[in-house]
Amino acid sequence: MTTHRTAPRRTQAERRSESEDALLAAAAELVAERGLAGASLANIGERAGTSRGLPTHHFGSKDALVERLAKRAQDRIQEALEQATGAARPDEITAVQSICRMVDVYLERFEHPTPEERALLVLWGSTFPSSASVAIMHEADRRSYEGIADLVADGHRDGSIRADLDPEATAVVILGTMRGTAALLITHQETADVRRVRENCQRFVARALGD
Amino acid sequence: MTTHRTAPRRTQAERRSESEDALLAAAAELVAERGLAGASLANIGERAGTSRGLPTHHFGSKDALVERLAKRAQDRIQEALEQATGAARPDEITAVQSICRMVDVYLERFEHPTPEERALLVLWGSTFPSSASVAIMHEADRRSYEGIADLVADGHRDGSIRADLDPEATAVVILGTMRGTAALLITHQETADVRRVRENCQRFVARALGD
Amino acid sequence: MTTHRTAPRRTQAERRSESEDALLAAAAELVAERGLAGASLANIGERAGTSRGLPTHHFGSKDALVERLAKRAQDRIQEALEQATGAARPDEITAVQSICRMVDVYLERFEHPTPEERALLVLWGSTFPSSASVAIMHEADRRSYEGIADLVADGHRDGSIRADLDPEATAVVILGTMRGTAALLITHQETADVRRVRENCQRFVARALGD
Amino acid sequence: MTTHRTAPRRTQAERRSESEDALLAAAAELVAERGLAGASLANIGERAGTSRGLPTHHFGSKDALVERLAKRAQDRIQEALEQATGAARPDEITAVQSICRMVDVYLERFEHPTPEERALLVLWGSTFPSSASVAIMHEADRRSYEGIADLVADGHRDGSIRADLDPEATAVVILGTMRGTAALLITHQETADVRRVRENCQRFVARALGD
DNA sequence: GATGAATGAGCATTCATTCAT
DNA sequence: AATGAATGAATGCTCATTCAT
Repeated sequence: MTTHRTAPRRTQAERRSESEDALLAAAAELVAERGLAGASLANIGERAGTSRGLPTHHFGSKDALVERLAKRAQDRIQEALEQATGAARPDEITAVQSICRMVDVYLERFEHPTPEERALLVLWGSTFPSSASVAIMHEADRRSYEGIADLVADGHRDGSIRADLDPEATAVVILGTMRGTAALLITHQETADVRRVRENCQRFVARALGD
Repeated sequence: MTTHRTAPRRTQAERRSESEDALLAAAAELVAERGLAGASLANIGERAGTSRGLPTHHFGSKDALVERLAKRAQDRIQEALEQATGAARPDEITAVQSICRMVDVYLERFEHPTPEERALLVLWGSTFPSSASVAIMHEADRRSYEGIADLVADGHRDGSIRADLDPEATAVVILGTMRGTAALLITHQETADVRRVRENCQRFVARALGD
Repeated sequence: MTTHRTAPRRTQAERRSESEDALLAAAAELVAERGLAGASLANIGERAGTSRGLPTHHFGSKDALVERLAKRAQDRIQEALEQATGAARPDEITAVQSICRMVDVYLERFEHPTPEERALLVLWGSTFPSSASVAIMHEADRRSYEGIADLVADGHRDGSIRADLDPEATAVVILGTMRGTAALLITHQETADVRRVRENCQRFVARALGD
Repeated sequence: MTTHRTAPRRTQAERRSESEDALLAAAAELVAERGLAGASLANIGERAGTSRGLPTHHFGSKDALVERLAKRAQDRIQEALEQATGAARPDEITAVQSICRMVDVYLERFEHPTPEERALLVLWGSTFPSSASVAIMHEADRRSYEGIADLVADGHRDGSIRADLDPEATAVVILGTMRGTAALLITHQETADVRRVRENCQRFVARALGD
């Protein structure tokens, strides 16, 4: 005896997608607040306003959920960075400018970070142990600094980056600077002047790379 | 009939001190390997070659043990840094040189880091969540970048650091660079050329600060 | 191909309720045997024929389980007392008779006490320390002697209780007599003649109150 | 090279006795506050101002310490009761008067109970479980109500107690009244008027026994 | 697709007891 | 006589996971 409710008839796929969004948002919050170990599946389910069992049901395991969360957060931040860096044509902007803009956009996000952005940094921190899980983070890190290494090599070609800086090694330093500074910003919000740190980081990197 | 066993005659204080060393060493290893949450007191006791209950008995709580571990690791690395930086008279060496030496000594330790040094970085990573414990880490961070800020101010006075860099903000960037680069080094040992990263970081910072 | 297994088809609610019954019964037994501190959640789970983890999972904490146990035992004994006391119309029975019947029904239960009844007495005993938990017991005690105080006041009105007995204070003495005598009965079963104690208690109270 | 300190030279026996007093006093406090299970040997040693290991060293085991505590508390209260009851010659005072005085002296102690007196009641409460330890308590209970039974028998002879009350059974009821009322007094200090309860209990027992 | 009951391993911590000093 | 280091069992509790509904 199915009544003909026309409006809120969502397909199963839609419901699934909504659940997933809610779960990932809740997971981001809890990871940002309590860390990876402190965020339990039951808590995630509860905060998402669903059942305690849904996270496992939906993602299969905690590892899978975390991987999903990491992937989405990476993709979003990556997209923001590329949008900022890649907006201009390579012939209109030097490599140094590209890198500086990338660093700036990255730190800008940590002035008022979303739970997802914070969670990403927390996930990075949880890869420091040698037997770290979160496999996807490691891979993404490498892609990140390889991308930066390409930019540094571009800088050698366009002459905006001094030749004595090795692309690969410098890329690690640049990524380290971004991540490390961002981490200090979120952990020392009360004493560090975020805006000024961002500006100084900008000058710091520009000068370090430039001739 | 007292036999003259000289060897295993230890006072209570000696026994206690030996236990503490063994426990802290085991804790450093396990934290470096599995992270803060992954290092259980029982495992620490076992790896130290004592009973599973000793860590709690000795330190009172996991938090206290971790604080103790963090403090010792900080003190040791701090000592190494000061020894490198403070060896020369301030009038023989510029502030930029001081900072560069500090960065270099720091990264040098992460070429072949001891478990304790790795553990310290892992503990730093575990302060990223907003409700993070390890209170001692936060305090030490601040002291670290305040010390660096003083060096930057010195650099303004001796003219080795360009005037447009704010001491406080630049200190955060420098500490972030050190920490972030070290973290990437230990997590990407297999692909990153540690030695070359160190050298490039050196040049990177020297140029960034210098005029 | 749905087979028509009628028997073991239980709803979640039924499963939950059955578990709860089994856990509370096991808890009553163990508290009666070993006391509050001696009854561990693991033992309760085992004796209930479930897992060691179920008690915590089901009730959330030991305190909550104990509260639940106390509440159920109180309710049952309260119901028995009220049934005995309130059966007759107030105009057919004097207040003294009401109280005597209550005392008698109470002691009667301790001739062959169920684990639950014993557990209730054990829980009472565990409220004697000044920092005692079991908050629910304290509250129930007060309601009990306030109920008795009302009966004593009734007795003043109907003339069956002598006027020189203060309702509140006498209620404490009556409840103390019931509880204390019951406690001695269960701890001295082998030497005390339960039946005779009950009869004497009856006469004792009747005479104490009556004029 | 012993200096001749004359004054505070205590024999080992004296030191031992002082330690014992301090330990038992601390034990009484902790049992009164936290119950038998809540009072740990280490806490007792600490509160006594000695070492954590002394309680075990001195008494051999927790059971032995508790037994010692129970014995001392019993002896002291017993002495107080006998002093009050036995002051008068049997031919100057009726048995009912003896019993009433005993009850009154007992309750009087719970107006402002010492830790030791509270501890004794707590220990009584911890004998309610069927597998209760504190063996000495059980024995002392029996001696107590047998003493009361003798008084009741005396009352039959001197005519002050009505003949329809069985000595043994009545003794259990009287002891139950004392203990139960005292227990309610210490657990409901804030709502029960101790003084008035004592007076009413007095009248209650006198009337219950008398003809 | 979703719920939540149930399991069992693992955790930090408490504690009586043993033993070397 | 006294101290306190060390042990190991036990406790309440958390949590990822499994499974019946």
